[in-house]
Amino acid sequence: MKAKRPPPAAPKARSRRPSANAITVRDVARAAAVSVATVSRALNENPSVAAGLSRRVVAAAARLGYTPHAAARALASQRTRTIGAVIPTLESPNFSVGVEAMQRRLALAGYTLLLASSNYDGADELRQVKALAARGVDGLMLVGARHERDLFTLLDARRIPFVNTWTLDGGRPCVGFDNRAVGRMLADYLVDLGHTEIGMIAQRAEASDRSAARVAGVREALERRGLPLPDERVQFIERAHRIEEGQIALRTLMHSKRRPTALVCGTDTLAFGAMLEAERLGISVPGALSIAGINDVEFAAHLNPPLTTVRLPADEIGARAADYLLGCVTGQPVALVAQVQVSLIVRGSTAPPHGVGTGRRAAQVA
Amino acid sequence: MKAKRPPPAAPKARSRRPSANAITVRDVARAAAVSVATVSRALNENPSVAAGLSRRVVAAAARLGYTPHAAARALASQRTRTIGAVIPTLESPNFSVGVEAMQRRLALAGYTLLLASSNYDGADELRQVKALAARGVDGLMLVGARHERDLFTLLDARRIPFVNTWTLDGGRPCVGFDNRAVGRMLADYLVDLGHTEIGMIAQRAEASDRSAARVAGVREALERRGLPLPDERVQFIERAHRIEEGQIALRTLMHSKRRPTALVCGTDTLAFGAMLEAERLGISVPGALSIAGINDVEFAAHLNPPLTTVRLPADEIGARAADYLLGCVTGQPVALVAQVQVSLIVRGSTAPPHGVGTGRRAAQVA
DNA sequence: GTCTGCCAAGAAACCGCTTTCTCAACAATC
DNA sequence: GATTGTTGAGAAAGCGGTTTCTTGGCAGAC
Repeated sequence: MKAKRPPPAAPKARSRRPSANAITVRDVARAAAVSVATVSRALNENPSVAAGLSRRVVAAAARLGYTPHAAARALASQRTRTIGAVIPTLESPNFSVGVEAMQRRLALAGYTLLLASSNYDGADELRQVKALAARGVDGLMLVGARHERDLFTLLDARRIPFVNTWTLDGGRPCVGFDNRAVGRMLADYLVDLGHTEIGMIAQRAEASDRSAARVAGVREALERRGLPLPDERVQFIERAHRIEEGQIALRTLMHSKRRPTALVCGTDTLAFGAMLEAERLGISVPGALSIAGINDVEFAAHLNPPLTTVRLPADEIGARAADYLLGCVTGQPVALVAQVQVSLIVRGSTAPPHGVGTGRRAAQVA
Repeated sequence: MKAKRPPPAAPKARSRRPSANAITVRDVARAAAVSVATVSRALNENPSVAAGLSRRVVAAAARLGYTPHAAARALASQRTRTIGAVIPTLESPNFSVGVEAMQRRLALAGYTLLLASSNYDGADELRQVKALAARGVDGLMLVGARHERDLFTLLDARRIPFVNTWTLDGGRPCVGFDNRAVGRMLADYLVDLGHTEIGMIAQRAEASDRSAARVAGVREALERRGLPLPDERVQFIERAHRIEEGQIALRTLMHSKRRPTALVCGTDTLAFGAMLEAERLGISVPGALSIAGINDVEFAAHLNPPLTTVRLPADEIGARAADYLLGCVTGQPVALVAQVQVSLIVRGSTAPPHGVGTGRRAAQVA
């Protein structure tokens, strides 16, 4: 031991701060009688360390209960082993399930998830992304394809890989599905049943590009068949996907001059609200009004009548988003676009309009 | 361009790694014509910096678009400005809502949330906590009061403040409510209605100490009134709170010799399943069987009949857990125990047993 | 007028780990 | 046997901040 600070200095106790647990690479190095460089290499499985030595180091580390200091590691290696995610809200089962799956996958790979929510607000989203970028996340998951211009600038400048989810648009890395196609799928299905008067309850376009695409898809499919989707037939909700919003929207829709005979709802929750309100208004579903949702949440199959909907595999989206980002980070080749399968789940809440075809009752539960 | 590797040493290009964006304190210091120490102090609002100078530094930092490097900061200051949370699963709206509220609160304070889930497994939980501790979280939120012994050891050793949530037990910092009291509240309510044969559907005790406490609470209230809660009257589900689990449990319960006339379910989702199955079996609710849930999720009020339940303010729990931990971190005085209000929400799914009292119909929706 | 005290700002140590650079040891080649 | 090539391991230089220690400058006291 030599004097550390010649100027005036006495031997000095240790370090300036107590520093909770003090087992560092240096301790491990001493215990294994090697240099810190070797400890680092051994613990990171650098092949240039002889097998025997490596084992000795690992053993010493285990014996001391050594845990590498993440911040120090991040600083030295310029990698945080951390992935960020910014979602609109955890209150939608859609996203919470996706995040859950993502976190699981990340944990398996030794990565940690930093989570933030934007509340469907672009400026908020940008703010959260900035915060996560400052934290040095190695990758980032976003929802949707439309984001503030500055967001992309930032991510590009910092070379932070990211992936858009729940969408296939935007010409950027993404894992999801074609929201327009979901809209078309439902519209086509309803038109095929014989409906010509179709309405929608959806989230505003400003808040969700996915919702906008679904509306566009419905409109496209209808127009292709020579059917219009007049603006008054599309009810927009404010922000949250609540049952009550569905109720309000349905009321408005059914009070309009030209009532729809079929309704596409942006989420199952809204569809539930619509069904409740229809019942309250004495409108039979699917007799007088067919209602379809999107998401296939757990309760959808158990409503009365069971809800026709589109199944979106949120867990798969989360898991594959994790895979994509982990691939980027570890330099493995990854597909820029991952499409997940959506499927129309036909249940009892939809049927041909009045008198058309057989007046069939509630379909079987999936 | 200069030679890249001059063994002895030439002025050296810059740094060894490209390092994405390279604006550091040093750059700011140069721009403001002060030392890095001053920059650090100014940016951290250290009062020992003259106001004018401080303003100059802040301006320079803004002009350069400087963002402090979180890892470097963490390493130097031994604080990550990061809070961890380990919850059983994000798939329960209960927890996802709580986490959402927590994250919001943390973001406001400039903190970031590290999220992990344990899947109701103690060993998994410990693993996740270790990972978060290694990441240097400044504080940690846990769910429930029962955790692996090593978990507490670890947290104590590293001096990481933590808070148990959704509980009041354990003699440790917590924000939540008395789960036993919730059980008692429901049991008392049902007994007061005239029920004597009460059953339960709940999560296994190993998976959830909250559930165990609620069962204990029901048992306690019953025994106090001289009513037993025989083991066969308590149906345990496997892990997940799914509708289907509620259905299965109800079937078993109603096939037993002594059918209950009232049922307490661990969550509204289970209650929903129980109601569905009751309907399928031709058991009228609440006519032949009263059913109550816990949580008061959104759909509870809209079931048929509307579900009697106990409202648990998940968002408040999340927000107050954040407050507690932020308080710890910033050295503010904080209450070790924060109790949130739960309330019995009486709706139509419960009524006096057969013939007792008035056969009153569905109560008003809250 | 010189000495002492105080304060703001700077120099430099240090946080704990990764990684470059360097070198000693040993094997292979001539 | 001397020379060259490998290679495994160590010394040390950072990574980008924070914080201690130190000092220059200036006001008040003697």
